[in-house]
Amino acid sequence: MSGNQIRRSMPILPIGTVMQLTDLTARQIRYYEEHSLIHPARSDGNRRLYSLNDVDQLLEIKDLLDQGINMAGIKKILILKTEPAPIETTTTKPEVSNEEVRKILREELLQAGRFQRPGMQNERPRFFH
DNA sequence: ATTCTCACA
DNA sequence: TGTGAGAA
Repeated sequence: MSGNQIRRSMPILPIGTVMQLTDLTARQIRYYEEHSLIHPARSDGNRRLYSLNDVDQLLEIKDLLDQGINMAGIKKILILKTEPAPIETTTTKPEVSNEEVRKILREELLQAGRFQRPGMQNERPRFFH
């Protein structure tokens, strides 16, 4: 049950293939990398090589973006994906499932994200007066 | 043919 | 985020 995981994390896809698989432009794919949303491997003459996991990662990013979440939020969400089991605190109290924590955090991010979104690009954030 | 980085009438 | 230039 790990052979596939190994394969899924194997860096083999050139950016061109990833573009077709995700419907994202090379510009966007590289842009997300600049913001540490993905970490494709490099090879040959400095060419990016993506794994199937990276492709899934990008598809999720695209989704989150459509949902109105920004890079910062996506970054946090992605970290939750990477570190599924935060910390089994020493407290043996009736645990609040990680899923519960995630749900809450996800909602928070949705809120934060909705602020600077396309639609009212000209309006400046006038929090006061 | 592809992808990379960098810059922007 | 798009686009084009010059190199690899």
